[in-house]
Amino acid sequence: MEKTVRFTFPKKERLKSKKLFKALFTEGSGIREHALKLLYIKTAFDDDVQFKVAFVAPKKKFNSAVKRNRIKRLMLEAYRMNKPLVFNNMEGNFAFLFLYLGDDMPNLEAMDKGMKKLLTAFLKKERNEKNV
RNA sequence: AGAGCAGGCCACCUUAUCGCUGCAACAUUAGUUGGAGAGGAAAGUCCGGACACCGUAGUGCGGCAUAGCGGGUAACGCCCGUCCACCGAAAGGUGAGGACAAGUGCAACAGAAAGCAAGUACAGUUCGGCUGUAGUGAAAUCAGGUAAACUCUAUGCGGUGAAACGCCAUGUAAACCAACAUUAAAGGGCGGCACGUCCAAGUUGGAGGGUAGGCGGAUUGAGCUUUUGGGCAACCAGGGGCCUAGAUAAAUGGUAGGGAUAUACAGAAUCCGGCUUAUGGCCUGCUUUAUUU
Repeated sequence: MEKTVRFTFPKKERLKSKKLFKALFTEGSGIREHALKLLYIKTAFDDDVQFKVAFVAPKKKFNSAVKRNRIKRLMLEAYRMNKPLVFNNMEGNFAFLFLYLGDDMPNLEAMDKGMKKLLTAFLKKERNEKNV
């Protein structure tokens, strides 16, 4: 029976390990969709979680902490609303890192659109690699 | 009403719903319910402390900071009161406001000359640039001004900084620690220098440092609020009441409706007291100008 995915984001699903962050930046695969970029890597977790996610807004572009917080929260919200897209269609464990590379402050609508495109692109890419 | 001065307050609210981080209760695996959840500057990291560790940090020199007087405070470079100086018509504001009767240095314009070299005019004269006057100037061989000039005086200051520090699990070596043994020099460490002081190899025992992880440190505190008394005030003393974020790649957000519309600067990271800077709005008091009565 397929377990129902709710629009939640508990602490467990947050990426915390410094090692994984390092690995993501050095050897993670990347997909860019306009202002959003996804870095991901296949891995395994000790606790029973399928994905671990982190959100990053670069300090170089947004030096105000309030703005960085805002961007991260918007990304989280967009990811949370689109979770079923990956949870219901994907096998395996992944670590995700979402980067915001735009120059302007985004709004939720744009973020949601970008997130949908990005996740769809990710699914496509992974399936192709599996089939090859 | 205009212009200005001083001080205080607030920081969109609310309902529903989807989420996030602690806490409490119930379940004691999953979870459910309840309640709490950024600031006046959380910022800059500029001062002062608490706390922690560092070879107990001693002495001298050096260095840095402060500077009327009195008070407040855990402490301060902060605050309050007051004198003086300056600015302003006033309300009010500003303040590197100790000392030039120790030494050294500096000084625009004017002037012969503002300290080592020169000497104007007139008069006196013991013929010595010796005396007086004039003239320039704030000041003239007699001192004065200047210490956001060196300097002197008084007072204070050990260093590092929560990535500190303590503990747990993992755990490899000659590097860590303790005890014993033991010593001469070189060398090295300890805040800049000097004095001073500490350190090596061996044996035995314990297990350190580094790396990644977890827990503590960590939120009850020089706390908030109310009241009485003291004080011009800063503030102090007593009584009552309250518990008010605690994350760790780092919680406090999204959507919809309503309040007519719009929502400044900005995000806790060990904790306090200040200062400075950024910034939307409201209120109070005072000064002054003009008009009306």
